[in-house]
Amino acid sequence: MAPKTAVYTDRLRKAGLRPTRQRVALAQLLFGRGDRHVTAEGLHEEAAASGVTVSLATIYNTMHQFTRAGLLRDVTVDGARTYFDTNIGDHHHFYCEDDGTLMDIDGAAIAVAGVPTPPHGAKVDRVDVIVRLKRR
Amino acid sequence: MAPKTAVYTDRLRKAGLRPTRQRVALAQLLFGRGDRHVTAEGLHEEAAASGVTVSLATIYNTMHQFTRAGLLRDVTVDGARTYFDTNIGDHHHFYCEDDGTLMDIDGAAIAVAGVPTPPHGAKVDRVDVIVRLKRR
DNA sequence: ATTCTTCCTTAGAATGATTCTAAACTGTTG
DNA sequence: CAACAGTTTAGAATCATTCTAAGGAAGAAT
Repeated sequence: MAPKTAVYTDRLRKAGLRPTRQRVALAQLLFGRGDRHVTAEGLHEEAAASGVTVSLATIYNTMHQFTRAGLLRDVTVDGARTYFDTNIGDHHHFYCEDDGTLMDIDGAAIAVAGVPTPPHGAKVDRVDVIVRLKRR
Repeated sequence: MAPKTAVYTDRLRKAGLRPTRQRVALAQLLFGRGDRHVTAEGLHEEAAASGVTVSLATIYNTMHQFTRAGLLRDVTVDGARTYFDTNIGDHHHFYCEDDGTLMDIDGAAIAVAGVPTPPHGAKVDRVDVIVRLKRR
């Protein structure tokens, strides 16, 4: 059966991104199997494992472009590495400091009340809630 | 008038840290003037400006020790650099992505409801709310 | 199809924050 | 004040990420 690259080719075009071999392959890896949290290095290894040749520089370029295009979201919890999240819906995160695990928390579950008015000239871009976990 | 280094010497001792010349000087810089958000590089420059000789390695060591001792708190919002916050009370942050500015939001102002039960074996260490701002 | 133009990819160097190393130093205790 | 454990430090080392310059590929025009 044919690989459904058409789906991704399409999604990329709609996002204003030229559907190159690399981008389609990465889109397939990223979006082909549900919500995921991925690092650049991680995706690079995955690509290699599935026989796709992509340089690390391209991984970074692509992830940022996807993020800018709204296909991906970056999650900053650690400082050391940047995580990218394929779940672009309203949600928050559990972060386990001990092993670096990230888990989604549905946006509907958590309510944040009382966010003050931002300083004038600025508007709220988004509100991130990070629930930091420790081993008991 | 005499510099009140005794206050800091004391605070360090109580935290189980030997009050060395460098630590006292840094504590003075950090805690001497209200709540602040500082980077390692920033504190290093400040120290140099006020005539204190401290290596960058010591700045990092000290900030981490202070953090472990509960005198300081680290704030991860950016990925590129780590901010340290002298406000260790219950609070959250505004973060302006355009210029890297951090501002405190009093903990009493914001209410977070509905945090799910953590996966078993883990407990909630703390909940961070980051309100990301963009220029309007 | 071929050409042209523009956008992409890439290897490798460069950057920048942070950490490590090993040696010299200093606070504390006896 | 001697001795030890804890500290500081310069400089090298690491690591994720970005930059650079050059060759390659997609889309439009011919």
